[in-house]
Amino acid sequence: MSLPVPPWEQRPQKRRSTKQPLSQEAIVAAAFKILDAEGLEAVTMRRIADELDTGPASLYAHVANKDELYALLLDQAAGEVRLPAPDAEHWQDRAKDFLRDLNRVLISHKDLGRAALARIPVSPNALASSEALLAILRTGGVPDQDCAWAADILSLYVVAHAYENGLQQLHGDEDEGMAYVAAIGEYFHQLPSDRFPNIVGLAGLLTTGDGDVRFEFGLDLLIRGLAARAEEARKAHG
Amino acid sequence: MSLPVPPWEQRPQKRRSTKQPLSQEAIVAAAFKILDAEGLEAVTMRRIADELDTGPASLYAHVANKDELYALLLDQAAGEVRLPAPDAEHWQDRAKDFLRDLNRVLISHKDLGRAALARIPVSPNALASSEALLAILRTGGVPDQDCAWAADILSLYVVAHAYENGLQQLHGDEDEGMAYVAAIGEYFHQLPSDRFPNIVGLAGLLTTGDGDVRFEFGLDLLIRGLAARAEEARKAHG
DNA sequence: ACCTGAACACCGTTCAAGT
DNA sequence: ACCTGAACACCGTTCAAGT
Repeated sequence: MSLPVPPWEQRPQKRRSTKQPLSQEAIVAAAFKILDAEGLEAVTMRRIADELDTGPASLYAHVANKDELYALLLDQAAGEVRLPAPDAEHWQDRAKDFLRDLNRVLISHKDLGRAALARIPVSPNALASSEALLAILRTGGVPDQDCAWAADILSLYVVAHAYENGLQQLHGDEDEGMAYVAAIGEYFHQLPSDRFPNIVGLAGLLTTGDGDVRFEFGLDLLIRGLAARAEEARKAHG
Repeated sequence: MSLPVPPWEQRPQKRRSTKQPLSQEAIVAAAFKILDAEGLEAVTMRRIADELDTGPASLYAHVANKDELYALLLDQAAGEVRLPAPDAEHWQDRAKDFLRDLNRVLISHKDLGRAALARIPVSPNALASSEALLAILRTGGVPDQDCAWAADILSLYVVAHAYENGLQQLHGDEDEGMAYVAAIGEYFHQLPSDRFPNIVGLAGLLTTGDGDVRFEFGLDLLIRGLAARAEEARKAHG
């Protein structure tokens, strides 16, 4: 009988021995693990390959390229979003609830929002999201062309906001973020007030409000605008 | 007297002989040349160095890093934006004119909008832009906190839209772009109408409108919302 | 002070070769 | 069909050495 090898002499365990077979699901799962821990920038083909104990070339049997991988991440995230049922009476609340949840899901995956920018959402779960939003707006009596354009604009707003906010959440704990915002406020306050009277005058207000408060503000503007247009159209021809 | 060297035998002219001394201005100019021709992705330290007949390391004497270079590009672009004077009576038009011009300038530099995302505008020309927008809103009677948040949200909208639109303008002439949009429309139209009734039903309207029309739609929503809030505040404690 | 070549530590993607 | 190693053509940035 030989004694067991003491821990400090054990070779670093090669996951290779218990390695799962490569698959698109495994690749996407590894990508999410990296994304949620370090942000989108760290999600590279080579890092994913590392995570799966293989070489980068091996991934290309299951994913066409990095862009398709990002599309897969987005589709999975889109699947996490709750889709409220349409309600003619409360269409504004339903639309807001949907967009709030989209924002929540995106931010929960750090700066994944960046991957949603400049991409037309044609994946299954993204289509289901668009369908749900269009249904809510249309049931509420928003004119058809407004529904179509609003679905685009509203999503653009949420995605852009989630990107900016997810980044912020990324490279700083709450304390660091607060300190940075405070520093910006200081900077605004100390600018020459003859050249920048409004920035100086509003320095405090420019830096108040966390991401959620600001998100709600923009959402309020957009939905109010949409409601006003819908009301106008209703009056114009019954 | 010897005959001149025929053109086909001339060595490719080395710009090195007539090379300008390196400077931040020269670097930014070279960067804009590449940006306007090929988009932001092509604006790398190494490409700029190539353009200036030097090595990438030489740039670091004049620019801290790539992020600072992008900030310089944005500041110069911000300097191209026309800043309307405030006008209490027509604040909505003045705000729209400013944001339209910001959009125009960004798109004229391809997908430069991407560089504006996730960056707090603290450069001189960016501050002047913010100041102008705040002045317009405040003079119009928009409540202070709304002015502060709106300046942020409105810029976010323009920048995000310019990014998406500038990209589209990048990798396709007008014809290609039209064909792509038409293909998307086809795709929407051919989806199963039991699962996606609204996408199918609105397929035509989802793909109508060029970038400018869609930009105006979003702008209308935001400014209407802002005006409605301002009116509410006025009534509340006029 | 400015510029340079070389190096470091990364990228995405392809391709011939293996199983 | 899937996986691999090696290579190709790139990145941003640093650093010691030159002028």
